[in-house]
Amino acid sequence: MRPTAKDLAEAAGVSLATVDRVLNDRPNVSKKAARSVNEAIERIGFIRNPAAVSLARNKSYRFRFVLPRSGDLYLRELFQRVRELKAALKADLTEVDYVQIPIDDAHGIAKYLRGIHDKEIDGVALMAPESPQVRDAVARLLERNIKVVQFLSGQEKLPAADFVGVDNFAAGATAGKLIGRFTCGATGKVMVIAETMQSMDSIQRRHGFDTKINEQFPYLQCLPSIETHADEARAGQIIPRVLDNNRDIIAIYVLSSEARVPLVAAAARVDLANLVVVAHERTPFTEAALGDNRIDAVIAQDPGHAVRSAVRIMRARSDAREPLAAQERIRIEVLLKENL
Amino acid sequence: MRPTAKDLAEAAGVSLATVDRVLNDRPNVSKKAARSVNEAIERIGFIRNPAAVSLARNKSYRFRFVLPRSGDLYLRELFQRVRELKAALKADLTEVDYVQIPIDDAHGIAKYLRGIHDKEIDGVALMAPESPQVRDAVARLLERNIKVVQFLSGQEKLPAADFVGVDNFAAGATAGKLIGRFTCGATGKVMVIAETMQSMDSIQRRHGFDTKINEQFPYLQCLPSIETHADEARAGQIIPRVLDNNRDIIAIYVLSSEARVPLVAAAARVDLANLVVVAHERTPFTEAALGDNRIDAVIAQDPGHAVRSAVRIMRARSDAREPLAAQERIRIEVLLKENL
DNA sequence: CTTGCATTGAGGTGCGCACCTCAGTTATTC
DNA sequence: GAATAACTGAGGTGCGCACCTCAATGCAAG
Repeated sequence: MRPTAKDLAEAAGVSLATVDRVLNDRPNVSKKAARSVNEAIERIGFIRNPAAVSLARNKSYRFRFVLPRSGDLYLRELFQRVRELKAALKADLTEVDYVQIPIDDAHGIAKYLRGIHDKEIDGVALMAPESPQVRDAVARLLERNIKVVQFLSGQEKLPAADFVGVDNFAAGATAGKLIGRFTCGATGKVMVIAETMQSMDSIQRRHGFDTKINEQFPYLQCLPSIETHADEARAGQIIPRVLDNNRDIIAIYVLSSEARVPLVAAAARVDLANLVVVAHERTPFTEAALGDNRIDAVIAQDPGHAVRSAVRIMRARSDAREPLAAQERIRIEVLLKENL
Repeated sequence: MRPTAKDLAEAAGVSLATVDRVLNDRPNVSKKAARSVNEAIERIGFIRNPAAVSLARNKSYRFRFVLPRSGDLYLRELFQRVRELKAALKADLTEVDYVQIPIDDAHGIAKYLRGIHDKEIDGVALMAPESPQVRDAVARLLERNIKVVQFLSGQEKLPAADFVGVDNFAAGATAGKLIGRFTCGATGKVMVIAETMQSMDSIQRRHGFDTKINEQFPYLQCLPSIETHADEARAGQIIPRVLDNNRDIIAIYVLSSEARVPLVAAAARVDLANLVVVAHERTPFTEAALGDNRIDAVIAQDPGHAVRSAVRIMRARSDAREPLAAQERIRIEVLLKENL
């Protein structure tokens, strides 16, 4: 039979009360008592029954995803995954919800974060660009013992905040490798399209991409990043113009998570099936475009996995446990038509 | 406050005892009572507290992975992942272990399965080739209420047994696509190497591979599968011979999970860096070979994810819960040097 | 030696549910 | 209408732990 706290008390030669004090870091324990309890834990292999802990604490968890407000298809996937997880976690005393915040407004984000009380929320998964204000607001959250996970964004690691997401330099390099191999040694230009190059993610992807191309496919000429600023009209204007001015474009790399807008704009001028096209994130659009060969490969990070991982990490931190690192690494997926 | 069973009894206008009978499928409940309880569950949104259930039942789970005995590097990864999970699940009243069985001996496997008692084991994750004997033994396990998961193998779905693993037809097609694209339109032969073509997995991968090549890259000539039978000496003999007799081989597809033996044998005769090489499964060897360009791409299924998924499914089935399908789908990963 | 404080033990309560017993009630059957 | 079977409720116990109170000890400083 698995040893209980009572067995532990006996083995350590102390009372249940002292065992309880040691296990839960309560005050008024002599070093000697603490040592003998910890030694006994090792000796008899005591492990707290998490079900009993959960029941006795009768504590519930409330986690919030703070996400950008956007029409982005990938974000819609994320919202959907959060809603699914919310339903699935209802049983586990874990409340999950999300809010949408205008992403450009660092001040607004910081203000929102400041307004979060630890009476209300135990953890926040934050998807927002870095800025001094946000960084400061995060530090305040941590002070209030609200766990923070940097979610899919923000590579400049804050100390004491976990990160869930991929290495965007590697993701960009992967895209570069695929474009290099798929263009089969042809010379020509590569069009690179982003929503914005302000964010750390975009910068890192571009950097990884350029590094790979320069190193292994130097005969490919990568054009400066075109920024759509999530503006469909702007994209519809600028992208065909660039295509007109560069008739030797043989590949397109869309490095932001919204692939639909730029690729629809490009399709107005060229047949995407004749170009090598690599985009990011699995969405209804990229899936369909892989299906009919408009896109050759998609670099993706599974939103469902990301959301679950963030919650697992916040739970672990709330329980003062260490999350299981191997499980929480988000893979850089390469999606082809064949392995959807 | 979250409603408890007591609240539920009140809402349904019955006693706690009747609520208990309904919740746990005990006999002696009138249809009327059952209906009013179920209706009240919906109405007040009652959800059992899983921690309390677990504590009251005070039940532990014992799951066993039945794996082939082999020196295969991928299997070693699997063993390692099982051991890791074993340690991680100790806290959760869940015992996990594994045994190794000679894979060719269907009779021995069946005999082993027959010897498993439900007093001893709650669930089995079985990685074994199909055979009537095994199929029968699995049916007996299920009769004894031992949950069975077909693990990474055995695509002919048994009814009532879950499957954890990838679609091997799609995995083969993905390999075909990568070889087709990476060879860049060159004509030539493709060498296909397997440990054995007896297993359903190999057959399906080969089928998916051929289908893709024929459909999209018909100028590539795929040679018949070379079978190594896990025999290093045999591989060292036969593979160089085939390479000598087919000087126009431009690509190699290793479709079994052991890539080291065949590729080391091939490297004795050709420089793998000059060929397009696609293999399966991430192992120390394939990782290293991706790193120095001996392998161009690896098709993989994450062993850690697979092991965790199998255990989650067995737990869910033991609790008569439905597993969360979206979480349990194993992805066909495409690994390049860049996204390791 | 006394005061004060840190430490310890004994004991109780409750978390939400599963599982059990037993007496009592309501349908069914002949 | 009586015997039988099917149902129902009241109540208790225990799962392993967190959290609380209170009395009793130890130990140090003054």
